[in-house]
Amino acid sequence: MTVIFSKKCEYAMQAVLYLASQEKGALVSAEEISKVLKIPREFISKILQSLKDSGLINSSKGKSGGFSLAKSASRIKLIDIVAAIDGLELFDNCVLGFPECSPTHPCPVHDTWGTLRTQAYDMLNSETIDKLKEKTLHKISSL
Amino acid sequence: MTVIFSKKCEYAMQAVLYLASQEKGALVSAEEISKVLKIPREFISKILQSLKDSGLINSSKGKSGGFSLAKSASRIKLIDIVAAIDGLELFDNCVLGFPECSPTHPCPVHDTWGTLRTQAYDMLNSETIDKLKEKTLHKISSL
DNA sequence: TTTTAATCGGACTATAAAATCCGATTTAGA
DNA sequence: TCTAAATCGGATTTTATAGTCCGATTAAAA
Repeated sequence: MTVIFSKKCEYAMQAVLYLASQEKGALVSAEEISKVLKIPREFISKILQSLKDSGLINSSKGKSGGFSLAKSASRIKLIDIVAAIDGLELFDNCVLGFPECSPTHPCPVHDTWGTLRTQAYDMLNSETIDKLKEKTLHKISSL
Repeated sequence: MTVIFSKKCEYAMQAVLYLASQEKGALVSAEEISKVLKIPREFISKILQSLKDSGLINSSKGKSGGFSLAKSASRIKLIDIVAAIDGLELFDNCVLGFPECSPTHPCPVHDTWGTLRTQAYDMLNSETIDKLKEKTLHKISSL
């Protein structure tokens, strides 16, 4: 099997996109996110907690509590979520798994893969989640 | 953490590239591959066995036995190794982990990510390992 | 013919990721 | 003030990946 982002990270991106697609400032419970996105309740709960720890979202405790974005959706990028959950080693590590893959000791596909990796990074780094709101709502309605 | 290819697959690609960089038809032992590429002996041994099962390499048993490519290096592509070890789901699955991500039910980054994915696939599918021989030898000499 | 060095196969262990359990705490509202 | 519904925290379980152990078999060479 093969993975780009961990399940944790995938779910985190889904959840933050979902929060961004709600009324601004609305509080959404882990329970609701779990149901809508079909993510195990206790698992998404933990993920939301760690997103909160890294400052991307806020939480409020107690009855009618829940989660909301910590800042404007136009200031949150997908790469922020990846950085918070999986870290950015993906964009450093050699795709063939060679140690110390670098311009001075390049692996056989260093240059060609490097281009792709940069494009992927740029995509995640330019896409702010407010721009994805409509598409998110559309996708969610089909789940 | 984040992974593109499994360790098994990374090691498999390294090993096949190593075989391709040897004298044509030369038998290389698991022991040698383990030492040169710094891969745990028993682990690479298992990987070589499964590469053999999928027909990418040959083996010969007994003293002075070992492994060699099953066909010309100009007819082996990196994607063949990925397909044999990790499978190609990577190129189907949604990067955000949404179920049934497709043109009719696209995830919020379906199109933009799709382009990148296609490029990655094309790269692995066009790169035959004979073209990587020189670069492989160079990289290995630095390990 | 015996030794040696290799693949082969199957069971096993270790570690990390994914998912769950449950009790404590908080807070709005009945 | 009490209860219901939520976050929070920590321990636990499950599952997959990574890696190991070891004995059987094969075949070249001493």
